[in-house]
Amino acid sequence: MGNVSKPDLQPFLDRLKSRSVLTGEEQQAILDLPGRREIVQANRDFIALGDRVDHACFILSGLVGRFGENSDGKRQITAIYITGDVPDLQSVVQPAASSALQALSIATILRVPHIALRAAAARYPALTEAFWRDCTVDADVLAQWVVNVGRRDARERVAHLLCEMGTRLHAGPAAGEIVFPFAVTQAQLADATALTNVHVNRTLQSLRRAQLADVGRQAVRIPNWDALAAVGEFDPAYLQADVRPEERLRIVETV
Amino acid sequence: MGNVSKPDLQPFLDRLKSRSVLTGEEQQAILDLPGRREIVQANRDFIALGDRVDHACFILSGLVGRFGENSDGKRQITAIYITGDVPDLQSVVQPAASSALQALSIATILRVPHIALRAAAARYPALTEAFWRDCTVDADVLAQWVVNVGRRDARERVAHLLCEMGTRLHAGPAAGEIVFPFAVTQAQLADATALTNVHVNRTLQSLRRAQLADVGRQAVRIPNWDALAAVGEFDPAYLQADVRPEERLRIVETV
DNA sequence: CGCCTTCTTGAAGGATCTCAAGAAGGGTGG
DNA sequence: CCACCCTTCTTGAGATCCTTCAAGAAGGCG
Repeated sequence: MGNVSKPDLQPFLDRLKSRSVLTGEEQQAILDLPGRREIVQANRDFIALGDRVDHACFILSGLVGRFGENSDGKRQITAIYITGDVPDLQSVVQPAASSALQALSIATILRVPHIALRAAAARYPALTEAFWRDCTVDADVLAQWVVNVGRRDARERVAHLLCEMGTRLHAGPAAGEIVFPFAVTQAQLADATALTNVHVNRTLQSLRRAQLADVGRQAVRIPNWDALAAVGEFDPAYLQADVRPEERLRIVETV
Repeated sequence: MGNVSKPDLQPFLDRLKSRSVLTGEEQQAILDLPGRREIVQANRDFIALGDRVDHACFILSGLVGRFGENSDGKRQITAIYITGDVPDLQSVVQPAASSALQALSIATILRVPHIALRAAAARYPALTEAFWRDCTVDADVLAQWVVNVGRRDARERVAHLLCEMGTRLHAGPAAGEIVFPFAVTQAQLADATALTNVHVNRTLQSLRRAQLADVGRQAVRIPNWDALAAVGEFDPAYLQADVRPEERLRIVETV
């Protein structure tokens, strides 16, 4: 424990600050969180379904998927997490893992003990609030995924997912030509969109031919953002990615 | 404001207490929350997408759906809420409504000002914690819905939904023959399972013929719970409906 | 260079949708 | 209490999107 260099937690702090107002002291409390760093190979679970955990996993690099599964063994990715995300922040108040977490590509995580998170949250109520707020964004994304998987066809689904990841990785709304790193296999895209890998392959070809998106092995190129967003019916509002400074919230001490 | 009789908030308090430990004072703070009661007719929105709200809606009776929509106008229900639920509790920390809320059957709601909720949460950190914890259960349910809609066929999907609602309305795991009130139309079931009303109809007939579930206009009868749960691959763990007393959490002052 | 993963392509099958129309049910006013 | 209307349920037939199965090509890594 404790073998952390401070910059590790900066992306997470930035994420918090994009939606919540935090004092210098509170920010420092985040940066001072202890943790154990760990490298996870692609396709390896680092949290199993039902685990009773005593720490939360901060993603320092790489991509992580939250997995559900039906009894046929068909896997479903219910969320994709990137650098700065904490896929199981909710475990602070609910330690029984409700889904498995798996690295989609090689990833670095930081396991931060609940006890440290709780101490920080107890000392600074604004942190509790900020943690809770971040969890609600996660829930909003999940609700969007239900719509995506439930009410859109293959082309729209893939387009929507690409737009979501593009926006999140790009940190803010986009326009024109966009290129962003996104190292997932077509099989993983299939798990995320509830399609088969075969159909994802055909869908990606169709998007490529239509000059809408070129999904490579390591990165995605989107020649015309607006066109792809139109196909995917993508409206970035639910991501709360770019809350204007004057709209960032702080409830504690404003009552 | 304030025209509330206390018993209104008891179901919500019971829900909180099933997962969190609260002192007498904290419980009283919940029961003392002010609010404006309102009756909502079936199929009426009472929160619109994007609304900036200054209150949260407590469900006193009836069924409420959280709706998403694609641009074809195809609606998708992303969550169903029952008595004692607060579909937009997260609005306390994130006031921009991320989904529309609509009554599925005639419902009574209580609009409780954020300012009162924030005051209670600021005074009693254990309440913040309990609110946050309740929101995480919502997120777990959403993740299950992604799996349901994405990786199960029509029969399994409907079976899973019926089991979920049966468990929640019945307050705890079930066995043997179960009957519970559940006043939804087949079109609403279709919106929740991402099927068409026509196919829901055929699926319900098939479940009825197989003696698995009899879905009526006002209630559902499940002759053999275990059989239906097997079809729907239903595992109630994610609902956190029956956390054993010794596992209920209280973080504040335990650090 | 060789192996293993990932991508690609084809053909056939199936679950679900769409469209259309009629039957049943529940509520309301005369 | 009946007649009427509107919603909901039911049924049929054809269309379609996506899956399944299978096999070969391409790509990355030791």
